[in-house]
Amino acid sequence: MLGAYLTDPGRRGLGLKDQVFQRLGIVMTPISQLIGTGSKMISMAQVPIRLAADYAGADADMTLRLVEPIKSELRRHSLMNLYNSIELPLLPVLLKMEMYGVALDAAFLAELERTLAEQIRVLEHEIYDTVGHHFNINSTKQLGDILFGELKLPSGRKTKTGYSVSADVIESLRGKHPMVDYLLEYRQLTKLKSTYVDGLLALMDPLTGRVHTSFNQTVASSGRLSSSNPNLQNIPVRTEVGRQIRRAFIADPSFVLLTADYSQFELRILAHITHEPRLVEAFSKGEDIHTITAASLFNIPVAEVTKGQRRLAKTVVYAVLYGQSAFGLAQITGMSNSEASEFIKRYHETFPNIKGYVDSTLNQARIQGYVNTLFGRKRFFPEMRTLAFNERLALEREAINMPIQGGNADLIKIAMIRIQNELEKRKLKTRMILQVHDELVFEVAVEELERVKRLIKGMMEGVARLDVPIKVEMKVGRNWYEAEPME
DNA sequence: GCAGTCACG
DNA sequence: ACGTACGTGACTGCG
Repeated sequence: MLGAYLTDPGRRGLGLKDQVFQRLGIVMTPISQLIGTGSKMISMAQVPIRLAADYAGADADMTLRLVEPIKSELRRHSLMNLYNSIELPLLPVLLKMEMYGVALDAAFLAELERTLAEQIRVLEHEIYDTVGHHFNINSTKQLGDILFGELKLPSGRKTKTGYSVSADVIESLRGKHPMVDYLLEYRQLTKLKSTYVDGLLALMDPLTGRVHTSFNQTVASSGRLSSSNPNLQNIPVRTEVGRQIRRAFIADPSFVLLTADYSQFELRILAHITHEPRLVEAFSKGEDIHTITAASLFNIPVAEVTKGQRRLAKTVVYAVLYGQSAFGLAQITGMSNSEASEFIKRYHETFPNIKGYVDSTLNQARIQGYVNTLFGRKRFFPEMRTLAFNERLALEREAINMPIQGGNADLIKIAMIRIQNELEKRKLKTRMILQVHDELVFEVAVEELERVKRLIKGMMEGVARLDVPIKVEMKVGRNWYEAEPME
């Protein structure tokens, strides 16, 4: 955990642990190799006690040897404060969240499993019928050959290995062949069944009926958490059928689920960092930021903004925030390239300070070799000048995004530490069980509900004093579907 | 073990 | 001239 903030985990070069190991000449043998099981996964309980003891001893020894070298690296990069005031205190908070876990409605999932299996079976047959023979629908190769070879449908993008058969390509074939609709539905339902229904049931503790995710603290380069086994940060929400999965996440008897969402957090952080007057003004007055943006982009009064225009404005805002090109914006919105670049231009005219932020962040990355968040979290960048054009652009987008996404991560982590402290200090039964980047989920004892809502809202909104107010929206329900906030 | 696909913020 | 939005994790097929 100690060293993850110095490198770029998962992306470039060795992690700090491996750098230190290399310097100290240490090579650790994986336990599977010690006992000769090869790549076959076995439980630790099956490892002979003598070997397990040696391995555990070596593990502890190596960890201890890493402490000083890594701390000195943290000091060298002025990261001890981040470590001491955020990451280290967060560790026990995450541990408790993992141990509490989330209760699942196993009967609901089992019933959903049966329904989906039947629907999938029907769709499979429809697909085989329209094509005229069986094939493996899950094989991108077979599917591509059938769609674009056999059926002669117009192919779109190519991938390294052949035709692209991703949803947006298939979507463009709607109406051209009867299998298209079946295929898209088949894709959606098999995804739900395998990843969410079967996946969650397989990871549920049969005795307690709960699942216990791992919150990974040292994976994301931006400082975000990630969640695995199962990933509880990507439970479906965008489509109604997917959203049903959330009904499976329930509260214990005499408890309810409470979700608390930071509203437009990244944009508020952007407003704070850039001091952009129009953004700051809109947030301070409590106005709907996407409606304001839409009015300006379309040059119409706020009262005349339609839902579609608002949605488009939201897309443009995030496009600019993440450095998307006019081409990319055109692709996902369906507008023309020139319309897209006109929108981006108007956005910069409306919020002129944003451009300054982009330029100064890029300069920072170039000159000092890293960019940072408000709380000093850093992301390092290699020498950009030597890179190929498109590689450099990719790094530039990462640099622009990091202070915002990372600032978001800093702030919610601080709120989590304070909330957990407060829950314990007040001996409340309520427990924090999930974090989904700008949302916290709590399992709240019914009798504590009003008190806990006040407490959590206050602590989340008061996590820092920014140039703009911080707003949290809450919702309560018996399950995560009922408690899922709007937007 | 990689590639493609798709679920989320 | 180039490829085209940031950050993740899980599942399936295939060499």
